[in-house]
Amino acid sequence: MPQKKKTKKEINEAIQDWLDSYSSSKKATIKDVAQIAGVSKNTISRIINNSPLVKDETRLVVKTIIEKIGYQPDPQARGLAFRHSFLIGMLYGNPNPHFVLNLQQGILDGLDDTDYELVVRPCYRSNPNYLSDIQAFVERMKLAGVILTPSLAEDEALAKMLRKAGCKYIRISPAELDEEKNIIVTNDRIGASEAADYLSSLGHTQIACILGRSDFLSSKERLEGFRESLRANKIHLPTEYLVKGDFTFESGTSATQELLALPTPPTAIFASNDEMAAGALHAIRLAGLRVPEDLSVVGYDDFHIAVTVWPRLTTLRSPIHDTGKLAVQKLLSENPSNQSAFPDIPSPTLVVRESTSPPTP
Amino acid sequence: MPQKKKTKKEINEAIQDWLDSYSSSKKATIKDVAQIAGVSKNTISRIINNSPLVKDETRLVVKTIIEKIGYQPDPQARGLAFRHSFLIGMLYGNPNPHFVLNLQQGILDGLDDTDYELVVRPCYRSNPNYLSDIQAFVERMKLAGVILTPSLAEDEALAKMLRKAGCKYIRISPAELDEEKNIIVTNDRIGASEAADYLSSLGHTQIACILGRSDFLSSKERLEGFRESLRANKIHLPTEYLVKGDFTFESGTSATQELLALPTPPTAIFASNDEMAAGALHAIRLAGLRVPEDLSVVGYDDFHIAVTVWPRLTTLRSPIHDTGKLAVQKLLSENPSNQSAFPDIPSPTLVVRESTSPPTP
DNA sequence: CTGAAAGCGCTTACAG
DNA sequence: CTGAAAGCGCTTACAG
Repeated sequence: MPQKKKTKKEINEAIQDWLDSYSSSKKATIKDVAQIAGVSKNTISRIINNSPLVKDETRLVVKTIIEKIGYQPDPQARGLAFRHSFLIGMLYGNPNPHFVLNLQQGILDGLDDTDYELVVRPCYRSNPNYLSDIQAFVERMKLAGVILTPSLAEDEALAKMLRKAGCKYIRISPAELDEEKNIIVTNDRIGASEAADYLSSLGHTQIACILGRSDFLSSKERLEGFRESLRANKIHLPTEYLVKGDFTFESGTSATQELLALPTPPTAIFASNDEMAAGALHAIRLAGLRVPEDLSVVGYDDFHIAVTVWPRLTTLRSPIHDTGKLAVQKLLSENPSNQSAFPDIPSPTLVVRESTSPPTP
Repeated sequence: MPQKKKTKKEINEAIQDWLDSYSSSKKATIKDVAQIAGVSKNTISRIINNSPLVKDETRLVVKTIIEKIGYQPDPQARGLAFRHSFLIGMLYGNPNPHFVLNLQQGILDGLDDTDYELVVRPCYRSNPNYLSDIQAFVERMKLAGVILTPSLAEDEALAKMLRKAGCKYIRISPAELDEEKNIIVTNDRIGASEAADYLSSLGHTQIACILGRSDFLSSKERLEGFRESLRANKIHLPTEYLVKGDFTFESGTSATQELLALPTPPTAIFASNDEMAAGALHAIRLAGLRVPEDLSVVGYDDFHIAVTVWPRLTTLRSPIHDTGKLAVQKLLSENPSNQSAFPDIPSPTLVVRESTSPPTP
């Protein structure tokens, strides 16, 4: 189309013309930008996609035009041409709203200033069509990638299906169950061992642990970290001090009641999450005992509940938000295996509040 | 293309051929379906879009083919042709994860078996580019519609912008601030008046109210409902019994401390949400008083916190999940003004637990 | 009730 | 460094 290069003045006039005639009614397309700039659509496309094969001057002129007429490339059209969408998916099954929303926020923050948007989808492993539903979803939407939260992230069959479907994914998991480029490890084991280290540093030697749901790897990892710490601190762990829970408040209550009924009850309890720690507090109060005077309690997660119970919980805070953000960066990176570009997520940090103290002699 | 109608046998062979050659590698397109069926793409398109202009027999044959080869229409291609995407947006600013996730779940359930998916986006009114950011988002994504949660839903400027941009929207709000077709009203006023009715039915006559954030309409509506009930029950409401809060635990605590310092403290407190009610419990415990013996407390929302505090909260439960689901149905309906098709959302229900009792004489 | 052609707004070889 | 043409997978008038 362009017989000769347009002058700056001609371009400004073209912009003005466009603004006068269209603006309010119709959105600008790549064609509009091309015509105003006096170049082909190819060139505009190259600029949108940061191709180096464009003269700097041309790039500058075009960018100004784009800015002025408020052109936004159509993600659907780009997606159609690219054979994938500009959507990434968050697949979640985790029942805790704080976890899900924190992660979601981190993902959204990671998506800021990218061309991608987030579509969310709860998934239930118990659903008989679980795998094929997700596959249909991923293929229909031509997702650029998906982020898997615990405990979906721990499902090897899911990961395998995604690989076969050619869909990139990031698993967020407490254990290293995939290649570096496909996973972000959350260090639950380290967090739990810190919890136990802290209790032992306070002088406790009778420390019990309330386990989480057995179908969550985090339960296993937290227990492992707890065990490692006790071993390192030469603290004996009677099997009665390990009691089952399922991450709910109620299970924390009943588990604690079991512990209190023991011939030698513990002087400290590490609950695998805050929810159960709150339940523990409840059981202890019902038993007429005081926290932390009679019994110290440590939770895990530092979710909101940790500060709304009394006493407020000593607990471990995971960088969930940052995990989500990192997951996006890794997912959208061309070189996700590059270790140095993606540092490990920091370990959980201990937050000390009023639910712990040295044991009363 | 089709010289003469294909026989059933020919079609079955065509299906088999397709499955043999493609299946694993490439996804089926409308062209594949058309070729196998021996009809034009137009016909397939009509069937996808439920056009009545297709012979029943043709429709049946094509549907079987679609089923067998697992064809899924490409939402991006459809979107491009339709000039809108098959995405709806949830715009949220509400800081409570339980509310957001409940609503999100309701919306997702409403989206089941439709052609649409959900993309989520947190919005902060405090952001100076708040409006233009949303506008850019909505236009770029060519959203089929958006759902607005409190307190975004209360922003008239937002609604106006969306109307101008030609983007359908549903506001979820405690007050009727838009045309029937654009809003779902949550009846907070009724809920609050039930709370007060209940306290008065227990015999309380000294009832205080902790207000919520003044930039949320729900605060105003809940207060209004509270007032109406007291008036109806001929209970005097001293101005000191109305104290400010901001929906947080801490504000519930300090508001309650104000109330307890009064020459004549109330015998019952209605907090505008559970969070503040939990804070009230905390303040009361710190003051050495007991709930409900010395003071009854009622919350609002029935979020998880209501059952993790002690005593558990008497509170009001809103049908948030159903609200989200209804919002989708209204948004996607061709005739959203049809009152009868979209019944009002039921009023909140009172959930009685251990935080309330008759006043001790 | 059905089909051929053009178009939605992009990108991708290919050619220069 | 730049452009003309074809194509991504659909739908929409239009014609029959």
